[in-house]
Formats: sequence, structure tokens, C-alpha cells
Amino acid sequence: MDDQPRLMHAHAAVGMSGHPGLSQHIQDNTGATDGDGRKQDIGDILQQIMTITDQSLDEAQARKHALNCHRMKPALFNVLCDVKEKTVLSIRGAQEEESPDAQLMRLDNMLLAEGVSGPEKGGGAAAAAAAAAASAGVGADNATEHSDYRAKLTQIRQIYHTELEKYEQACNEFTTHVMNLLREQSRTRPISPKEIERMVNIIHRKFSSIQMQLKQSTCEAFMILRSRFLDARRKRRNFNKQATEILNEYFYSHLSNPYPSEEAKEELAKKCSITMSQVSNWFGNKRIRYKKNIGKFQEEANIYAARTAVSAASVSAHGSQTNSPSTPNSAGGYPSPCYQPDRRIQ
DNA sequence: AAATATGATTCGGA
DNA sequence: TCCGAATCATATTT
Repeated sequence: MDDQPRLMHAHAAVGMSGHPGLSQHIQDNTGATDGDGRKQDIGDILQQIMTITDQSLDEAQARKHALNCHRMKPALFNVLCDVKEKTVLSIRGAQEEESPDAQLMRLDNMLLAEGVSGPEKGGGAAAAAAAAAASAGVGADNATEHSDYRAKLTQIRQIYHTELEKYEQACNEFTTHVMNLLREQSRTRPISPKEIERMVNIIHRKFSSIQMQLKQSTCEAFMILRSRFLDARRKRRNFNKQATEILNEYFYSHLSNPYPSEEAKEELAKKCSITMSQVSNWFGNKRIRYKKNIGKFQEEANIYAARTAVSAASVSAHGSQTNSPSTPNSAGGYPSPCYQPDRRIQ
């Protein structure tokens, strides 16, 4: 393989002198029909080939030219190709591997699904997530994060595409180069078009395995990005003051049984512009932390107790007095905000 | 920078 | 499936 450039250059001079491509020789094999002098001819040609190395380069070129012009050359070429096909190529013929293809498909599908590859702009999943979050909550609050996420996603996508393009270009360049080389050489060596095709396939396989690595690492990068994005702990935001107030109000006014029902959770979630599971988390955290250190929460408890007392008073002043279901025990709970461990927390 | 607060996750139990 | 408990990872305060 390493002496190919030399061969090619050496041959270029001959090739330039108006020889048609080899394939043409093969196709119109008009000179190979007469059979009697054939063996003799072939013997001659072989003899000439064997002695060609003894001659000077110029002489060799001349010989080569003469050989190429010989009427039996196409036939000989075919024979040599056949022999080569039977001996060498058949050995490494039937080892096709299909599993990388399947894996490549998987990676492709994933990249497509995640909006990394495929149609540009606003990759599906990301866009949907962003839209959902935007409509669900405080837009400006997490808009920066989403744009950050989007920016990183586009960055990954960009790198992926440029790399992919680079690989493709390199692959094409290399393939055409090799093909030209082989075509050139096929004038002097028994290289059939089939073999060239095979070589091209081999090259493509190699490059596609490189491509697969690229796709794999892109997938990995994307997974990391997404896990970062989805792991809420990494980007925890405190609830806004209003939401915290609403939650605390409910908590302290239901201190004897701070377990909001499904409906109550739903309503709280709506009021606070957070999800229901966030409400559940909040109450879970609140209960355990309150229980752990009641003293620390006394002040807070008193504040909210007083507040609900006021609101209850104003309600009763209005006259309705529907034995408010939201103030079981906390109306005056002062020094120890009468949190009764009777229910659950203990 | 250290301490504390806080939202989320994980895990075992009922 | 929900809860308490422990823990994580970040946010905020000191």
C-alpha cells in the first residue's frame, strides 16, 4: 500500500497519453475471442511482466504502454481478477457485522428524538419542556435557566453537526482519493470495479464507526445536560414570598392536622403557582422540621395564628360565622403554639 | 467563608 | 401510595 503514490505517479505519464479507462477494455472484449494463440500470448505477456523489473524506468514505461495496448490485455486482466477474487477476496468476504448498524440506529433515533439532530431550532423535547414550565409558573423566574439550557443544547447540536460534516467530508475525500488511486492502478494491476466497491464499503464502515463514536459522545453530553437540567436540586429556587405565606397560613391554621387533602393541595398549588408535589414536599418538610424544633417556629406560628385569628374575626364580624373549618386550635396558641402531637407527628 | 434555610430526593415502613 | 426520616444540593444569611 505504501508504494502506491509512486506507482500512480509513474503511471500518470502513461495514463495521460490517451488511454481509455480499463472498464472500457473489459466491456468490449473483442480481442479475446480467437482461442488458438491465446496460451502463447499470455505466456508472452507474463514473460514480459516478469522481466519488466529488470528494465530501466523509461523502458518499463514503454513496455507498460505496449502491454496496455496489447489486444489480449483485457482478457488477461479478467483472468487475473478472477484469480484474485477466488483466492484473496473470498477469504475475507462474508464477515459482515450488523450489530453496529442497529446501535447506530438507536443513537440516531435518540438524537432525533431529543432534538439534537434532525430539523434545526427549538428541538421538540426542549421546546415542550420550556413551554410547559413557562405556562405553569413564574415565567421570568426560570426563563434564564431555560435559555441557558437551550443555549447549551444548541451548542451541543452545533458541535455535533460541524463534526459530522467534517467526518462526512473527510470520508468523501478519502473515498474519492482511494477510488482514484485504485482506478489508476487498475490499469496495471488486476483490480476489478467490484473490488473497488468493496474497498469503498470498508472505508465507509470505518468512518461510520467513527461517526458512531461522535454520536455516542453527543448522546452522553446531552444526557448529562438533561440530568443537570432535570435534577431540580441543582437549581433549587425558593418559593416566592407570597407562596410561602399561603403555605404557612394553611399549615399553622391546620396545625392539629397539617395534612392537606388532595383537593386542598390542588388549591394550594394553584394559589402558589407550584405543582402539587411541591406542595406535598413543602408540607412534608415543614412537618418534620416543625416537629424537630418547635421552639424555633414559635414566632412564626404566633404570627400566622394571629393573622388567622384576625381574619376569622373579620369574617365573624361580617356575620356569616360558618364555624370556620380552618381554625381548629390555633386561634390563641401563644407560648407553645399548641401543636398537639395527637394526630401524626410524634 | 461558615452557618443556616430550604426545596427535592431517597428509603423503609405501614 | 403516602408518610417520616435522613440526606443532598443549592440558596440565603450571618
